Amino acid sequence: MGILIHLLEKRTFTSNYKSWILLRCRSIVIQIKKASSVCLPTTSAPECFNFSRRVTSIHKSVQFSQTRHPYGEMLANYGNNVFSWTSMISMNAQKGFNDRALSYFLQMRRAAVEPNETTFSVIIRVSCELSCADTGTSLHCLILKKGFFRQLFVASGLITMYSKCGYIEQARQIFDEMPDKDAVSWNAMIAAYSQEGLSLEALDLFSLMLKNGTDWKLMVNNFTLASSFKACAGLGYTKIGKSLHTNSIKLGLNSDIFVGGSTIDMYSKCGNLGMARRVFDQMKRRDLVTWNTMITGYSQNYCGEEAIELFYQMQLKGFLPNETTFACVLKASAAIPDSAAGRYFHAKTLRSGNSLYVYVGTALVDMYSKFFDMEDAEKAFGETKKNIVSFNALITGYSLVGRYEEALRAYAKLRSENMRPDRFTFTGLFSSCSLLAALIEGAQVHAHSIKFGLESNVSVGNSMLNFYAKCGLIDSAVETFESITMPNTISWAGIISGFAQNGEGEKAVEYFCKMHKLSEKIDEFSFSSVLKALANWAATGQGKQLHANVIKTGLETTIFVGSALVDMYSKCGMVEDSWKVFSKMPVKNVVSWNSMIVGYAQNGFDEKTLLLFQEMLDSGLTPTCITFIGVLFACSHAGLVEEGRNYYNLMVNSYGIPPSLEHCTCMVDILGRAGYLNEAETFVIKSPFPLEPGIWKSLLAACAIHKSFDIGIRAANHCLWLEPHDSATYVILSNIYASRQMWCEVTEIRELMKDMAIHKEPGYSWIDIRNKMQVFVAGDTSCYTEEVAEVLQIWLEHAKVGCYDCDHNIYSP
DNA sequence: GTAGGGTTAG
Repeated sequence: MGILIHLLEKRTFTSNYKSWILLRCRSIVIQIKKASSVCLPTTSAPECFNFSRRVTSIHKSVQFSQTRHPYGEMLANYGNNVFSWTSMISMNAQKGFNDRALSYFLQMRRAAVEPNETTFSVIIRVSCELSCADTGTSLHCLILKKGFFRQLFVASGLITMYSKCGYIEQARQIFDEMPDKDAVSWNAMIAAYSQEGLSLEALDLFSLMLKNGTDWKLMVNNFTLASSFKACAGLGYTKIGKSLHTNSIKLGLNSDIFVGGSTIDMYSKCGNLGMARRVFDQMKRRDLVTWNTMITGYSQNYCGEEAIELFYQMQLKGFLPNETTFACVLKASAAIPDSAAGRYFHAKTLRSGNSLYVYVGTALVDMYSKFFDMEDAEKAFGETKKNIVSFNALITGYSLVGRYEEALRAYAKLRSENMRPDRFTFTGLFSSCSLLAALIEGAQVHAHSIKFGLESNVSVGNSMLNFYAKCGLIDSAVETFESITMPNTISWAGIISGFAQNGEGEKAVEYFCKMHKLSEKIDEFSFSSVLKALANWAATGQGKQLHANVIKTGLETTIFVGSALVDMYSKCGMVEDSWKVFSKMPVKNVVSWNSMIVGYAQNGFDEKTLLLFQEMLDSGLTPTCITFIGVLFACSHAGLVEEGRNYYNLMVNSYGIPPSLEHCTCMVDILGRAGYLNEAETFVIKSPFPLEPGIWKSLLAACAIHKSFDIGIRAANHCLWLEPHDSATYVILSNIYASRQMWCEVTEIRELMKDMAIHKEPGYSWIDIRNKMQVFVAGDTSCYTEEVAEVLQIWLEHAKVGCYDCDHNIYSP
């Protein structure tokens, strides 16, 4: 160690360099000490490089002396000539034999041949390819010592080497301390930033380059543009991207294949698929990466069909898809979502021998999770290499179905393999705990997020906030919100909906106003997300206040906000207000129509629902699956059997919409309530959902109404088999037996319920007093404060027996 | 006979 310090003191290094290189050397020393067979060097300065030579030989197990090399013979001919050594090293490096290239370099040093700047240039790239920072640092020492640092080729090589090894700050330091810079050194540094995802830094440096350079036209070239486009893509900066595009055309650099590819990527990452496709179509020459970039553009923008179409076109043009292409089309299949296409591409991936790449494996895990097929997702995970991203894909998959125990088990596994979790890991873990409100587990995830310094990250924070709100710990949610370093619109929507969920309407509005003050302009998106939050929790008072704010901003009649208002009012039972907003909207899309149709249906306005549906068809719009949920719901409510059958057939046959569980349950309800119990039972069995408890419950309810014994027993058996802990089934079944005076069976069911500890779920009611929810359970008087008693008294005076008044905020679920 | 910088995929 003393020798190293001595070596460093002797040179004219800046102090920062010294301490950093010292640190790196120290790690080399520690590694050497760990490998007990190696002794520490003892004497002169050149030994510095010997450190890393030993380390490298340990790490890479290069057995140079025992291997015969094809170029080995040449050594005898060229002897101690630096050129012959250098070309030997270079030739091996070019063929990808990086270990061997390094061995030749070490041999050359041993033979006391002095390297020149070309040798360093080549060997830096070798250490970069091996991504061996220790070798690189030792080379850096040697370069400083031998005085080659001022050479442009050498210094730019070091910039790239450090950034590829993950030491971006060291790369910048070299860049800053370079006495002379040329286009390549600038480009190397800009590329280093954009490749590391430090897009802002990349663009800053780009503008510095424009200011600093004597003539920027001499400095900016196709390399600069490619990196800058990548930075714009990372930030979603359309404006800068567009101006770069214009300039690339002016400079005549747009025909470069890298510039073209990065332009396409920039436009598609900014969401402008039209421009991306135009650039793609206008390119004179395309390579595999160009095609992959365009396919990716489509699949990232949820245009799965177009992505797959391009995949076939690419092959018609004679391009052979590679692993990247397969990762893209798998993602496209997940985005549609089309599980048949996904499985087909999986098979193609296997056949083409591309299934072993970790990117492809992760795409498979992700795809199967999105199909809710965790069995195949786990299988794909088991067959792929493990890294943090593949683990994240698995964890996120579990979170989609709320399987937090498995998610946590995967987390424990990745920790046991010494992997470092990132923001995606924690986002997945929190949302896996949210669905079933797994409080203790989520709190542990919180602790771990602090351990890894990710608790104030905005995406981690948002999912943590959502988790606490779901668990009813609104104070913790607020704390989380406050600790997010840079809250975004989603963060605000999250905390506002958290308040709404927990019956704190006043707070929800307070935070909405806060958000209003902080950001200069509230956009459509934030309004509609807040309205949605309030709608789901039937917070009418707050919704009205928000509506007033919306009118002030003039956003009331826009599609998103208008539809959200329609939805909010109808969910709060104020369907006339929904209609007022709906009829005022100058432009409506299918979402707006759906909101109104479903709103009418859910509030019992069956005739209006069906009339509005006809109006929608007349206006030329194509109904969606949501539209038919409203229509069928109205039919079931109104007892319109024939109409229900017709609408169902219209949906499936004329519009090609596959029936969902909701549609089928509605149909069972329509048939069952009208007494067509045999038809209803057949419908359930033939439907795509014979294993869903909900659809059988619907049939069971109908059997209870019509006192249908045989079908009722069969339906109840299905319900018990699929959901053995649901108290409602036991109660209905016991009623069915009771209606036939089968008292033994009734007693048996009651006993069974006792044995299985199944209790009848109590009914809850709640009222809204000055924007605070007060929940009641039958028989519980602990919540009767004076204020509550007063409100209840007022309400009782106005209410008729057995009729709940929805317009005055009194609900009974 | 030898040398530095760029685009796509989870």
